[in-house]
Amino acid sequence: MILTRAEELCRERGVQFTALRREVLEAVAASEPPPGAYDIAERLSRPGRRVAPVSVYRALDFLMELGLVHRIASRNAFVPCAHAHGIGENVVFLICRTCGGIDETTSPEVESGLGKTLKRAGFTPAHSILEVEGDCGACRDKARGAG
Amino acid sequence: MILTRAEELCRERGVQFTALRREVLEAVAASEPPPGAYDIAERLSRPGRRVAPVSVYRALDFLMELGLVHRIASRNAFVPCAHAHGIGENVVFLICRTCGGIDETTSPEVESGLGKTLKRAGFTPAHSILEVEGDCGACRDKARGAG
DNA sequence: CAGGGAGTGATACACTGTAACAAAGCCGCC
DNA sequence: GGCGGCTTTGTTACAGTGTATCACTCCCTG
Repeated sequence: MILTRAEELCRERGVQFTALRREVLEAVAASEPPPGAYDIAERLSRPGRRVAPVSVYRALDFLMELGLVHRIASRNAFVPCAHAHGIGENVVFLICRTCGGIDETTSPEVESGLGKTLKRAGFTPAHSILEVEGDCGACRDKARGAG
Repeated sequence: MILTRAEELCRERGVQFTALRREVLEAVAASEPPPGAYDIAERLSRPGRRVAPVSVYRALDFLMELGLVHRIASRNAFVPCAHAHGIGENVVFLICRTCGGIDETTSPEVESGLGKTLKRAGFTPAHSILEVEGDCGACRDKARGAG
């Protein structure tokens, strides 16, 4: 469970896992398809309690710093990190253009291939994003059934 | 020269390479670091002639359709396509966090590695973006000289 | 209790991108 | 040449995304 992981991480580092941060993380984990910051703000707001987008952004920055949440650059959306991998590790995002779902995977092949390419180019990487848009297996099967 | 390529491409396809589209392409090619849409609009505007951002976006969409310009998702910036490659072909963008320059390269290794990974995940790709942030050779050398 | 740092609230604003409709230019055709 | 239809551009307005700034609260420490 990602909440447990979050608690542990914060304890290790001596930083606070506040109520707001928890709620934002829960919202990211519970929303389908992956929400934008404003979606999260709306979800957490109720009559009598308004959560401003700026607060959500701060919580998201915090959670991204810890590697608990990723930002999808091509969608301006946020996804919970599906793995317990280290920060900065390379992941591949699979974005289904039909259902809007975003899956996360890793790829040693890509990692090593990219390493070679960067070396060849004389480029020292700090971090990278790899986002693939297409059709997930489930949606493809559905389409085949219908067509 | 990218302008020549643009003219040929447009002639082949029977679409218009208008003055505005040419100017936008020139602005993208001439701006360093890669400009945003609003930068381009400002650059093309003069007293007596205002180019609205929406016009720039339309021209950029056109140019991207032809594969003459790429969009850098992590920067909201646009770069001229450095290669004469086909549309949809995978490229790697190398974004220098020091000078802001963006280089473009291709990587057969990444391509084949990614193919395997997607197959394993049961995902059918339509297109993908791969952007690496780090330090380019030139900036690294400069830093070494200074440090 | 005083002082300080982290976190949050609130407002305002900058930046990015799109919708909708009007005006202008281009092209084929009669 | 003039008409009709299409593409392109202009214009305005607006939706969506993200940041700066300052005030306030809370909690911890001394």
